[in-house]
Amino acid sequence: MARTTDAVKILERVTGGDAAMTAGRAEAKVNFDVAQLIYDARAAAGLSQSELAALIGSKQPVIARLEAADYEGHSLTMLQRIASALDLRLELRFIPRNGVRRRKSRLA
Amino acid sequence: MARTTDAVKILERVTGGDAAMTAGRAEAKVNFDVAQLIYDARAAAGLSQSELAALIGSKQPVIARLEAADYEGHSLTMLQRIASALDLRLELRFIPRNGVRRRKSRLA
DNA sequence: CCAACTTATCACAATATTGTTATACCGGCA
DNA sequence: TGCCGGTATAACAATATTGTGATAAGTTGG
Repeated sequence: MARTTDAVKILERVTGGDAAMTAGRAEAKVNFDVAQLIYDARAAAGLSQSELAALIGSKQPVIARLEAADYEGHSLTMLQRIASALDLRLELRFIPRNGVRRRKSRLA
Repeated sequence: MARTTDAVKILERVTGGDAAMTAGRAEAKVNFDVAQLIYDARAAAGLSQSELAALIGSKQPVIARLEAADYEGHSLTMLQRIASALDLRLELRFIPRNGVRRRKSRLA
């Protein structure tokens, strides 16, 4: 058998055994969030899609695509271009998933 | 003259007139941060580049590229793949830049 | 020294994202 | 109605990112 590149085994070792199923869903949600993130930033700046496009050296249809909730092609470079144009800073973080309770959670 | 797609004028209107210069630098720093973000996450999970690559269905050289501080090709899809594999959640935010003080900042 | 493991780098094919133009749809307004 | 601004969609070219295999260098342990 493969020595260290057996994905299933590694997954179990790292996550406890059920991370594989969460993969697909998370991506869909992030795409949706990103679309809204862009829309909100543009709206807050009071810009039209054409204006924002001009700011980042692009065209209006590109912004329309980015703001479509089902668009899956988001890239970091595009997000950075938008952030820079709007004088914002793009912040990225990996945060623990729910379900990995640390210590006791005092529910009641 | 162009009606609404004059980038310079829009920039001045949105940012106050000096955002164009901050664009390039911010991107370089974000790339560096992302490289470290990936490295930290992988190290925290106790995985080798080969193991992480296997988890996301890729190969070791790809991870090496992503962790190189001067790599500029980071994509959201890749970050999401890594986050999912490590059972983490990718969080994205646009935050105001320093220098855009709102109201009075009570310094002293 | 040798073997195994990890990481780094190169080159090129394969795929994904962006660029660009054209056009359609909608709502507001004269 | 007709015009205008704003947004959405389509199609294809151009560019960027990933996939893949080969290989080198550094490290650790025998």
